[in-house]
Amino acid sequence: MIYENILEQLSSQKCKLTLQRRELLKILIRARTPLAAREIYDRMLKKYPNMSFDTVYRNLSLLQEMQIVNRLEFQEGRSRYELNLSQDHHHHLVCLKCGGTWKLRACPLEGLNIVNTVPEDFKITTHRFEVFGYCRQCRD
Amino acid sequence: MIYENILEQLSSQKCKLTLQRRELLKILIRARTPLAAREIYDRMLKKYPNMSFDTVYRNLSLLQEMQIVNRLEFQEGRSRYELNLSQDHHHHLVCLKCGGTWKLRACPLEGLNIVNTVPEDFKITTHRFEVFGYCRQCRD
DNA sequence: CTTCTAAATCAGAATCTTTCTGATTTTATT
DNA sequence: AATAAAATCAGAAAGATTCTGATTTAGAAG
Repeated sequence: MIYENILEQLSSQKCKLTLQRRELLKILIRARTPLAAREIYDRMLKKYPNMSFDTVYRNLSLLQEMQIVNRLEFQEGRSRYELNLSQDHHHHLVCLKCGGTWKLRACPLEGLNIVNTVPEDFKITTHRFEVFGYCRQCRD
Repeated sequence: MIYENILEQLSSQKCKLTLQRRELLKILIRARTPLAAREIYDRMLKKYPNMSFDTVYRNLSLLQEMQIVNRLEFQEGRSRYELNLSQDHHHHLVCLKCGGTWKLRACPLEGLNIVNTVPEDFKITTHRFEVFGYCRQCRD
């Protein structure tokens, strides 16, 4: 369902439904946590052993522009990617030891307090919020 | 004053007050916006033309561990650094076109709303919050 | 002031992520 | 089945950051 909707959205924008693109989407849909480009590439290699790494990056950029994918940065020196499902706006709780992530539904922009401190002449487009620390397993 | 306090703090931790380290601190104190490692290096070269880039990174890591410096990521593919002055906790407003930044004094963790949504068994150590968009000059 | 040692620096290579280039292949339409 | 635009592949390139091994230096001790 999600998968078909996204394919539909891609088609309507004249994007070709290549095998690699389909596989990337399936991987993102299956993923339980945000994945690094490298992790996505490794999984795709199993099905398409001759794949170019570039294909992963090109498609992730495309999907990000189409707002189908979110690019996240958790101070790990590389980005991670997750599906951007409407009606599921969230932020992340990130464990600094194991790298585990959990969704945080509360959003700083929802209360008006913060938005009120932004100058009126600044046009907000996006925002990021992450909480770092140690999960139950990793804290001492 | 700020400068002397930091030198004092470094000394007390048995860190040597090398010329390069002093210069780096002066640059950060003078800076009006967070600087990329490359920008810091370029400024240091004027005074120490034989400097190694590595020295910049090594010292920034050290200062970050000592909580004298904040490392920021504004989705530009590289980090930026700023002094971490106590009593000046803030986040950033970042212009996606010109790269300009402004301080945002409101903090998502101040209201209890968000903290309440974090599981009790997660030990929070740090957090990040950035608002992206277009500044007065850059919006159409 | 001189000696000494750990810490810091330099120079350059290495690593890693991400982007680019040019040739080839594929999707989807005609 | 032919076609053109889009996408892919393979490998190089760019850029940030980290590492290595030899050399230098800050600060302490004599």
